[in-house]
Amino acid sequence: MSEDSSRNRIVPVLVPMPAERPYSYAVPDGMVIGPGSIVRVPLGPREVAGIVWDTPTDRVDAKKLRPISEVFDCPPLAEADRRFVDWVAAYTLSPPGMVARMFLRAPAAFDPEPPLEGLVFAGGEPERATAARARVLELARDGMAWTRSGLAHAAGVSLTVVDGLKAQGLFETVKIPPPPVVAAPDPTYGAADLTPDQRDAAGTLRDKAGGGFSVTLLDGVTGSGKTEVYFEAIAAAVEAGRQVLVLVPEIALTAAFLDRFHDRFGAKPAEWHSDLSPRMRERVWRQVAEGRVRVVAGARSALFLPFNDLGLIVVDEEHDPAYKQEDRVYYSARDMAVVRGHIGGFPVVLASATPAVESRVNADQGRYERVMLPARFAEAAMPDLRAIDMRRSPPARGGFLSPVLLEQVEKTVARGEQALLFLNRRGYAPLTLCRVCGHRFQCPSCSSWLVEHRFRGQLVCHHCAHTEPRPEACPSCGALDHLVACGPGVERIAEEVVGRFPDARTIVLSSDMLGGVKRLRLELDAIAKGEADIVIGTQLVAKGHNFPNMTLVGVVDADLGLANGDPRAAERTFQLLSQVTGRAGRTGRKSLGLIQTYQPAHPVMQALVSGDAESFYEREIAERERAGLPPFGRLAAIIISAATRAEAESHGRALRRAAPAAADISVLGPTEAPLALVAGRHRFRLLIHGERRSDMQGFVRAMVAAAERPRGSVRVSVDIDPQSFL
DNA sequence: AGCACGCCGACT
DNA sequence: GTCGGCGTGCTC
Repeated sequence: MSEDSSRNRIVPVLVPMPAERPYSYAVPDGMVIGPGSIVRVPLGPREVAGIVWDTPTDRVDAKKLRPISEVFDCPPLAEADRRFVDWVAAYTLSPPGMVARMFLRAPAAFDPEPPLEGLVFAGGEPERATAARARVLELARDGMAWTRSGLAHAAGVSLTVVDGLKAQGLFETVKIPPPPVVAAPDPTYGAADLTPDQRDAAGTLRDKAGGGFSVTLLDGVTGSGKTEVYFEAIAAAVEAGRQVLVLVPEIALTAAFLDRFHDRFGAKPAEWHSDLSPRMRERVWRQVAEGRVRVVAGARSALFLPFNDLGLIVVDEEHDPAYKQEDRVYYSARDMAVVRGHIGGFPVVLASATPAVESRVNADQGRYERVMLPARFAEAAMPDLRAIDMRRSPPARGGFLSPVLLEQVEKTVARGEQALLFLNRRGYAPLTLCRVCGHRFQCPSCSSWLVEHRFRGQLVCHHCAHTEPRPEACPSCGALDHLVACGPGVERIAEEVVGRFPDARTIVLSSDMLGGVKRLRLELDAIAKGEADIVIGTQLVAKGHNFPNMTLVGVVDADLGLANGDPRAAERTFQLLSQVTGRAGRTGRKSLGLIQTYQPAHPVMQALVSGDAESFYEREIAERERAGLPPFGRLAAIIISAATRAEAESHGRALRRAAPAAADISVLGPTEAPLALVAGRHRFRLLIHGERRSDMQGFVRAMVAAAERPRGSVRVSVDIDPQSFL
């Protein structure tokens, strides 16, 4: 701020829209700002929040210059966060303004939290002494400041009692600083009793936590105590006075994690995810920026919270596909966490029982350190895993569960233990057709079948918002009562289970459950307490829950994820099935995992059953290397969507023609996307395949720049390092 | 990403 | 004759 403040200064400001560069604004006389300041600026007909930047901007003519309206009373965005925005924008080929926008997701938090009104007893007696009034005054006589509601609650009276006393002038009002969203974590609170293996691993992580940038892959089977181990790294960072971010996939369902954190640190971490109330959202954002919140547990978007002294990121279940964002800015939160650590000069811990192949290779090649936790601790034993060959033990007609699995469910329930049946498919049936004319129910705006949800009596598209009631008659031929459900979803498995075990307490869990996240958390709690015998669930039951009494896990259709042409299909299936079968036997009881498959010889099934993950990884890594796929080569995707198929295809061709010549990079497509039509938009994809050191960004940027600019309804998005091929 | 301006169908 | 559809173009 050494510039002459008497002259009009011009500063670059990143505004939350897809501009390639910051815009220039005039700084009014006397306004104190610097790089990172969060400001309100005029933008066209409205005002938006932007961030004062520090990279040069295009020269603009003075006529266009408009003044900054206001500097928010808010800590500026740290230098490291600004470099992070620039880096993510350059890497993902997104406009920097759109990345900055991710840091500005809590507009109300840019102004300080207003202090609360506190009541302090000012002396005197109430006009009429009632029992309720006496209780309030007894508490208030401590001389401390109470909030209205806090005092009423503590005294067990209604707010009107407090208000009445206040109206009589018995209280002075004072300002109370806004309370913290969470208490401070205490690193010494519940220090865990670690096994020698865990102690070694924790020691390594603690050492890292004291140093600069490093990446450690913490690799240990479910139940080996990874969480307890990385808690020690968190403790070290907290002791050192740094802030910590723990990324978890789908935090809305990880109440169990928060409880474990509380057991270790005597306080919960602040939560950050899309399900937070707006009020909580702004309080967390603000308190993270002010450094009052020390530890955040959050979904991928927490990576864009304005930490003022971030010193450690832990990415739990680092292999989880939920870390990949696939709209607007396409990014992998796991990879960007590593980048954030590199820029901030602090350690990053990636934890998983089934690491991503990329992470394994990075560890093998020495870019990441690998810390192994070989065994489940003390009393917890690995479940005995077996494949059920569905060709030899087929289900009864109309059913989906093999007699072998049903027998084990029966035994488990008879022993008073719990069984989990896993099927990664919501609803009752994925396809409904008419037995008379063959009509299939399809989404009017997507190229996908409608999924029957029998509990709701609806046909639902799983790719857009479309739903329709399930009719009695075929809309095509009018035949009554000849609609037939094809294939199973969790609801249909539940029907089979209830028919077979009418006395068992059966519960179905899936993400579309009525009552939302809150209800789900309650149900999961209830299951953990033993209030269900048989649980039927989609992948959300695989994530981060401890069901102490669960001794049987049955995978209804282990082949489900293997069918599509995705190069990661085998890896994904292995990870998901490892995770879900790992739900069994977490407290040492003998437990069993049964995997229904029509391909028992498939490497995924073999790896699961034999427990030999190592050979599976070796195969997958060798296959990736042979095909030049990540991390041995690089991929980028360009997704072209438009209102008509012809427009999308034609622009795809135009992009392809615009590809520069490069010996090390090839372009495949355009091909119609596997899900060709989503929400009424037709989609084509180009796949760009390069070598490990290829300049993918430069290549794609050149393509997009050289092609005619998209017209009409055509939209182009770029996905660097695509994870999904749909 | 918003938001306004700008040209063609069903209503007071 | 007006209200309103969303195509296209701009925002320092």
